[in-house]
Parts: sequence; structure tokens; C-alpha cells
Amino acid sequence: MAALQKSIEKRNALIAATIELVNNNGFHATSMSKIAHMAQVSPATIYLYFANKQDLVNKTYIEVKGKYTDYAFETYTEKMPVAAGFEIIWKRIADFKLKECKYAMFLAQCDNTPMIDETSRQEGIKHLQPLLDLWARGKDAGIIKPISDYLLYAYTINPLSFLMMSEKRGAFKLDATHVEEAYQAAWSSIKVPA
Amino acid sequence: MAALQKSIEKRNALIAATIELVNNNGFHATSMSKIAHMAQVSPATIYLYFANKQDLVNKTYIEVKGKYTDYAFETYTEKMPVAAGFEIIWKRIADFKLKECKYAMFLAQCDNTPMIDETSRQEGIKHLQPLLDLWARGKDAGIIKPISDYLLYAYTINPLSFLMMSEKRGAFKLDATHVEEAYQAAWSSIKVPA
DNA sequence: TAAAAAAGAATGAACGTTCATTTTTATTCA
DNA sequence: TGAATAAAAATGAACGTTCATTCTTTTTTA
Repeated sequence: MAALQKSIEKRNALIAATIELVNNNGFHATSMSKIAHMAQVSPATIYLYFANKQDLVNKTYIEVKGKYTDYAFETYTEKMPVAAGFEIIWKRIADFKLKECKYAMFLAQCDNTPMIDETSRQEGIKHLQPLLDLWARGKDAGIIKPISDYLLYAYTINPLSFLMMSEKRGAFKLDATHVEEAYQAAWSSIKVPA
Repeated sequence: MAALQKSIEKRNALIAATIELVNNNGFHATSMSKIAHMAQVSPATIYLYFANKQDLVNKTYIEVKGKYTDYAFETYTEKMPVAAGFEIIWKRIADFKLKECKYAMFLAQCDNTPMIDETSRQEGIKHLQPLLDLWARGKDAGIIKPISDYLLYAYTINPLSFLMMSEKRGAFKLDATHVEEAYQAAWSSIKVPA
């Protein structure tokens, strides 16, 4: 059992090192030997846990995407009214992007480059289903505009990535006031006018 | 004059090759020899036009960003009313992201990875000034919500990047109806309610 | 005919990955 | 319980390849 324990620690260390190095230097400048060095492991050891570099980065992506969606839906239940449920999910996601911004940055990089295999990308999307279901409920009830889920995502959730990135670059501080303003902007853009 | 002419053609070919290869394979998998081959030039020749790979990609970024902002503001003048001016700029940008999507994809990749030097990044931002001025006018007139320009950008312009990327992946078709819906969402999110 | 532009071949460094060993762990038997 | 041993995990060195860049030579231009 101690052996398995140790293995999981090493795997976690490798994934953590991958995230940090890719965030700071990009995928192209992140070599297997640098990942190994940061995880305090031999380069050869990586290949006991992952088939190759592509597999390592794919698995890292899926793992981080999982953390993201788990966090997003943790306090949400399907019984909640549409508007309240949306606010809860939106604010959890905002929270995640602020508090776990190393994860959010990694996802932003993955989502805007060809570094992730298409299959792994789709694997990561699956867990957003509760949000899509909420939107379907909202459209049926005439609370949310009857437009594509891609548009809804683009105007509510995705802006948070831009804001997180701007903050990371030091151009902008996303404090509690800004978060509330951002939420109002998000909700304004998709709610059916009274 | 023929010599200079030829030089500009080669430079353009190198920049076009860089955009295409980076879009398809990412910065990490785009080698100088592949760029040279696609531009029908010797690898050594690249170094007559650019100091090194980083310089090549920085200059490509600035050039593409210039095309983007030139296009965005082409039909806009400062005399226009706020709402009309915003609609014109927004729709020009939407147009650019749809019609010149190879440029838009390249910018999305640059803006979400560490592949561009910070100085080149800031060089590229400068040309957005007319939009910032328009927003200042709109805030003064009580037409646009008095919130940070980063929030305004995040909720109006940036969603177009996400939609363009979704379309590029084949998940979504951004037709004229969707563009109009997206514009309404954008404007709803930043206008002061009546 | 001199200068500028371009070329292909060559460079050392760094890459991802594999290989031959060594170290660690778990199991077996006294 | 403790030495013997087999299996698993981990290693550092080495592999062939590819990289960005430079060097020397050739071609083109003025």
C-alpha cells in the first residue's frame, strides 16, 4: 500500500510540474527533463506513469478540467430556481478562476492552442452538462434568451477567462466589486428583459 | 526597386507561413526549417529578415494585430453617436473574426500563451485607443455602464474569440442570425438599462 | 566588378525516448 | 522474526533525431 501511495504522489508531482512549467514557458519550451527535474524524478520515470509527452499533457488537461467542473457544481442542485442556480454556478466559476488561477491559466492555454488531442478535449467538455441542463430549464421557462449554448457560454462564463488573464498580466485587479459588476453584465446579456 | 520588391514578398511569405504553421501545429511544433520550406526560402534567409525565431513571431503578432485594429475602425468616425459607433465597431470586429479567421486564430493563440514578448504584446494593444475613447464618451453620457474597460472588453469583444474558436473546431456555425443575437447580448451586458 | 542577397551544408545543443542497471518493495521460507 | 529472493519501480546514461543558428560559398543585382 505504501508503494501505491508513493506512486500517486509522484504522479501528482509530475502533473503539478507540467502545469507550472507550461504556464510559465508554454508547451514548446517545457521539456520532459525539466518536468522530471521539477518533480524530483528521473526523466525515465515519467514513462512509467505516462506513455509519452502528449499523453502526459492530455491527462493533465483532463485532470484539471475535472477539478474545474467539480468546483463549479459543488454547491448547485437541480432543484434550485434558474436564476439562483445560475448565480451560484457563475460565482463558483469566478471563484475558481481567481483562487485556482494556475489551473485556470493552464486551461486557457489548452483551449486556445492545438496542444491537446481532440478526443481529450471532448472528454473534458462532458462534465459541463449540469450547466447546459440549467440553461434548457431557463429557456423553457422564458427566463433565459432562446439562443445557442455556445452564445450563452461565450457571454457569461468565458469572459472570466479574459479577466483572469488580464489580472495575471498585472493589468487589472479583479476585486469583489468587479466580480459583482461582471456577474450583472453576464446575467444582463442572457436574461429575457422584464 | 526590384530588389526591395522581392524582399517584401519574401517577408510576407515568411509571415504567412508562420501564421499557418502556428495555427495548425502550435508554436512548439513550428520549426524554422518548416517555415522556410513553406515560404520557399532557405532557413538561412529567414535571418536576413528577422533576428531569430522569437523576433519573427513577435513581428508577425504585431503585423496581424495591426490588420485587426485597422479593420475594426475602418468605417468608424469619432463624430458618430455612441450606440451607433459601438455597433459599427463591434460588427466590423465580428466580420474580421469570421472572414479573416486565420488571423483571428493566430491572435487567440498569442493572447493565451507566453509565446509573445510582453513588449510586443503592449505594442499591439495601443491601437485599440479609439474604442476606449468611445467607451469614455458613452460612460460620460450615461449610456454605457461605468465599469472598467477590461470588463467592457470581456463582455463585448472577447466572446467573439470563443465563438470563432468553437466554429473553427466545427462545433458551431456562426451565421448572420447568431451574429445579431451575439450583438444584442454584447450590448445588453454593457448598456445602462432604460 | 563589387556588393548584396540567398543558398545549402554544417554546428553544437537540446529534444523525446529507450536501455541496461541499480534500488526499493513485497513475498517466501527457515 | 529474519534472511533470501523475486518482482516492481526508479535511475542515469545513451540513443538517434531535430532544433535554431551560423558559416562558407554561390548567385543575383547594381
